[in-house]
Amino acid sequence: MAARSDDRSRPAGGAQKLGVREIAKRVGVAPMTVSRVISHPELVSPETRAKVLAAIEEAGFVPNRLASSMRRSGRIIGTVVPPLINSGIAEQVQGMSDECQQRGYSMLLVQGEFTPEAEDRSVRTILGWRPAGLILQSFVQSDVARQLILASQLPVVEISEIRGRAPIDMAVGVSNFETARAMTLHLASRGYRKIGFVSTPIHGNDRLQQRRTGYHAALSDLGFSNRADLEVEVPITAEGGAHALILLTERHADIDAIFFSSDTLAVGAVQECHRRGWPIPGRIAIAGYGDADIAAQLFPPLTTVRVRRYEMGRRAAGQLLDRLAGVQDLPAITDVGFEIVDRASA
Amino acid sequence: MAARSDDRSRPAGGAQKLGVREIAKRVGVAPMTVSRVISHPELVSPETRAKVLAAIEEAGFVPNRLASSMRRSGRIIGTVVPPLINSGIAEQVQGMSDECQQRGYSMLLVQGEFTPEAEDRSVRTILGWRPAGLILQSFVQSDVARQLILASQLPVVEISEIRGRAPIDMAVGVSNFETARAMTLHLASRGYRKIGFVSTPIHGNDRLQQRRTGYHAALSDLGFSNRADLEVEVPITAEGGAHALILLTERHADIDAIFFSSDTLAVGAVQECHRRGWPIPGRIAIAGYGDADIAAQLFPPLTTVRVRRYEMGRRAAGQLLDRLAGVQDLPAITDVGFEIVDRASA
DNA sequence: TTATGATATTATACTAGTATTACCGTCAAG
DNA sequence: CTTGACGGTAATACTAGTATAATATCATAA
Repeated sequence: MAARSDDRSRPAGGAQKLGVREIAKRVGVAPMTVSRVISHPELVSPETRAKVLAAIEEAGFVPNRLASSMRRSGRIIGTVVPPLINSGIAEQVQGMSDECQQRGYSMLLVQGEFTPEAEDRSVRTILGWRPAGLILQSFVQSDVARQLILASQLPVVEISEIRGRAPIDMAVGVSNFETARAMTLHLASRGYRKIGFVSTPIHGNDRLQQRRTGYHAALSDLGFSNRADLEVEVPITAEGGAHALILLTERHADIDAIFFSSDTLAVGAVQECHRRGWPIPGRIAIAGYGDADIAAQLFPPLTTVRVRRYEMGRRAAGQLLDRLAGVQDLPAITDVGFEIVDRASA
Repeated sequence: MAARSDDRSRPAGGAQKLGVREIAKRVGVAPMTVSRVISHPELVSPETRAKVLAAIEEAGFVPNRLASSMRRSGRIIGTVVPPLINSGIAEQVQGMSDECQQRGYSMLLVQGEFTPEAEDRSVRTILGWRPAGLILQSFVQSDVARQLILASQLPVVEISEIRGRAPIDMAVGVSNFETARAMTLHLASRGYRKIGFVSTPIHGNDRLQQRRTGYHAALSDLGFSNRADLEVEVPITAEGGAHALILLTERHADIDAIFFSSDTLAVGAVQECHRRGWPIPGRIAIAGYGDADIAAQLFPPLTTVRVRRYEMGRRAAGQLLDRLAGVQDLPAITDVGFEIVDRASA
């Protein structure tokens, strides 16, 4: 720690602070030449380039991206992610990260909340770094934030519900409405007649709203009644899922299927069934959402909705970077599609 | 999309690009005054401040953090995370993110791999942004990368194994060695005599190395033999866990317990037992690592090692920011501790 | 031998916010 | 009535890399 006491002090006399100018001086060229070696090496003669690179290497010089980002557009993609890097969001981030990495961009991660003020703050923070583009992982509800984003003129990809809403710029995702509707219809096609719906807190989360709406739509299609007491909101934990199962089965002795808005919840519910010795789907059918790694391995294997989240993240970043690279005619809305994965639990 | 055709074009005649200078002009003060309103509002008279803030608000001006970071130290914390935002790393990131957010810092997330070259690249990328500090979530093995970090003089917190290694600067974490040793001893205390060890790929991952070493140490302590055929490496998936269970029980009909280096694996193994109708721990005892959300809810409840990952992330960021705030005498090594969570599965 | 072009390199100015220094007006003490 | 202090604001210069235009160098062609 003693060695760090001078962290904030200026380097002493001889040691010039490292920069293109210093490297240039050492090699005996102009700073601009060093800069070119860094960002446009093909414009520099091989001999000069070699000398400069050697000096850079020797000095351990890492170019300052802040400075370079001031003249040319910086190579950062800003992203706002919901709280709880949970429930598959992490996979999306992973996808984005991989794509960005590969194409020479960095990712600035700002965590958002589902409240307008927090959204506002997140967006401001991100814009402050003058990113080349934005990826938003949740619907922007705050008008101020929306306005700021529009005014920034930046390319934006939203990973969110793609149904019935004009994207700020581009959107990548699935129709949560359709996924939920499809799953509900699927359950009905299996003969289940009283289907519950369990989700994590819906307020402010447009994807969940759409899923619930899809569930409702399916019930209507089927001529089933929409009963609010067939729906429960719980925290996004296995315990939440177990709790919801208990609640719904106590309310309705004859409930025969439950559709959970997340595999995490469904897995929790399945464990509760095991505890009670209830056969699945004999006593009750369980369906999840997301096709998490565990879903296929679960006992019994979990019927769920597969949305390829990694792919979504990757596509989102890819499309953004394509736009930045000048690719024309990119689709405003990209539907990555989904699948009902029919397994033994329902 | 048409509205965006001018993304890269310069704003037309009248529209000056927004900056402190433009705001200053509109209000009729010097640019410096605007800057002060942004970063040191207390130094500006209330009337001037109000006028400037109004103008900023009205114009939708978001100060450029790149520019401000050039003179004063930028408020970014750089972090390198392992691939697979999986297995609890996400929780750590969440913790870091929360702490940074709260204290006015942004987080730059760079994904690293467990190879020296990739490490090198990640570290360079991060340092390029001239962060105020670094949080490393995996052991830095590349000498070059290490050298760069040291030369940068930045405060660094490593979230990693805290045993038997001098941290680059500070370290927060647990002794993976002790955790694994403790769990192995715990299993032995329950009467299990042939204890397998299953982990995700160990190569290049110091935490896993330490866990394995801890497992070995415990076996030696107990007078059990260290047999390589009691160990398996599998991918970090539930399927991997199931696969490992099959493999080990085929190799050793008399194996009576398996310690998995991750709850994900353990959960997969438990499902495989269900499929085979094997009672847990009657036929075989299962122990995990991490105390993931699902662990307590699993049927049967999973015996595991609790390491509070969110807390680790939070503490790591907190300590880094403390250092940046000038707090003296911060501990070089912070052990966040662990617990053996004794549940029914073993 | 000179003109032409291509290529390589340098000089200058620019990005946008801010530390620093200098300055001005106001008020209280001498 | 002057001096000093102080709160507030302005002017200047600085951060570090890079776009751009200008210049230098050399090879080839007329």
